[in-house]
Amino acid sequence: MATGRPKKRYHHGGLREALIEAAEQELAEKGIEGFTLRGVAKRAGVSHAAPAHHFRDTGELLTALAAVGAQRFLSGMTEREAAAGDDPRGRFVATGRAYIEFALANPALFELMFGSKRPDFDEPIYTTPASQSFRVLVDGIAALRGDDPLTSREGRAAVMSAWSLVHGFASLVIAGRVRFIREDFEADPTGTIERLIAPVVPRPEEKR
Amino acid sequence: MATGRPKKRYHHGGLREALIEAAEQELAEKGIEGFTLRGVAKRAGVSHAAPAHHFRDTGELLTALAAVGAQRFLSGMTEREAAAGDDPRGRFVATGRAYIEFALANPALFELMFGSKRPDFDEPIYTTPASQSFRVLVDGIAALRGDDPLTSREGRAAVMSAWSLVHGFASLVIAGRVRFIREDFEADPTGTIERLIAPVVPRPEEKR
DNA sequence: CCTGCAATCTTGACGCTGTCAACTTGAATC
DNA sequence: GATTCAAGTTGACAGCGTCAAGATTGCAGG
Repeated sequence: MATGRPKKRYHHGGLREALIEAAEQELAEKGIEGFTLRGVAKRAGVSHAAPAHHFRDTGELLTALAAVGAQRFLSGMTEREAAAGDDPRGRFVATGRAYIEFALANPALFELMFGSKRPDFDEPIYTTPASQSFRVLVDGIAALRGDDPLTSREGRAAVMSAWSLVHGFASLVIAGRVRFIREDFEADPTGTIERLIAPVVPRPEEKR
Repeated sequence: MATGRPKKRYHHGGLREALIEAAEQELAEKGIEGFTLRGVAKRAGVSHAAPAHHFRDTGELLTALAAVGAQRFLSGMTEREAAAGDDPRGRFVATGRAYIEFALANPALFELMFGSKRPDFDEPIYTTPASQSFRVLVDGIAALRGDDPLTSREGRAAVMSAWSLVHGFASLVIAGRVRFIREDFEADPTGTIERLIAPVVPRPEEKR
């Protein structure tokens, strides 16, 4: 019989990535408030102090995890936007829908990215994809308005209204505070999102 | 000199209330992620195990604290609404503003009430004021629409749009993710809120 | 008054947590 | 082949929530 499977190597090989994966599982199962570094180490099959050789402390691991989430978040929005065609309104609605669907598909990760203070959100690995996501939002509004929204109070308020709407919806649904709309959403996700965000992106015939 | 100040009584007297007060301080200073039961006990000047005689565990103390927050939240909205006069739109905007101002004035408490899983949100002490707040929202929309919004998908979406908008705004500002709008807000809170929520409560002349 | 009891608070212990220090392993470089 | 150093291990520490047992006190019934 040849070499047994490489189960008990002393050196892991790709422990850093394995820890991030394990951390995502731990976060998804326990939530941010039940998240434990020792639990992550156990999932990765490694001793409790091993993570210290790859992450200074728990916050640094959570920063890396938040960055992974931000990257996935950005990808989801840009892919949906590209698939939506040329109509500015259709593209914008698609990104809003991607925002909500990411949040509902990755609730704990979403919480980590927007509701926790443990990661360091000033780290470039996080700020880079996060800023790009913000750019997607601003550009979408710009295409609808025909100007740079950040240069006027009205424009900034328009950006903020749209962002607040999808973000608030995602947060409230995740928090489990709005069962009445969750039913509508599961029965008809597209229509529900359309009705939800209609106030901030009026249909063409309703404009003016 | 008469009795020295009653500093070292063995029995506290009103420890339960004192613990809730201390818990609010602890929460405000450390945030939900740094909140510690032993820290609360220390603030109240009692031993680390004293709280157990008034709250089964930390979650029960946090439930009581969330209930206090929900009550204060409700009071702020109803007071503002009453002070706003008779115009349905003015009343509704006032409640929205009260929502946002409560969140910004009590960020950690707001996080506890909407972003944490540690309190038991099914406890009547919490659900009672929370349901009343929801009622304020629904009644406000009803006055604007002239029907019961909960009976139609469009109505429910309208409720959800308004709630999501103010909730998302508060969450994002608290999370520190939108410095650009915070400046606008501090320079002109009323106008900023007006512009923000304008999409969901159009001015009369813009209606129809 | 005073006696006993139950409520309230303290002390001490347990297992779990994150982090640090010291040691071991093994792979790559000279 | 010896050495070195990154990547693992074990063990320790203080702080955490919670439980059990003992100390103190207010109070009700004699």
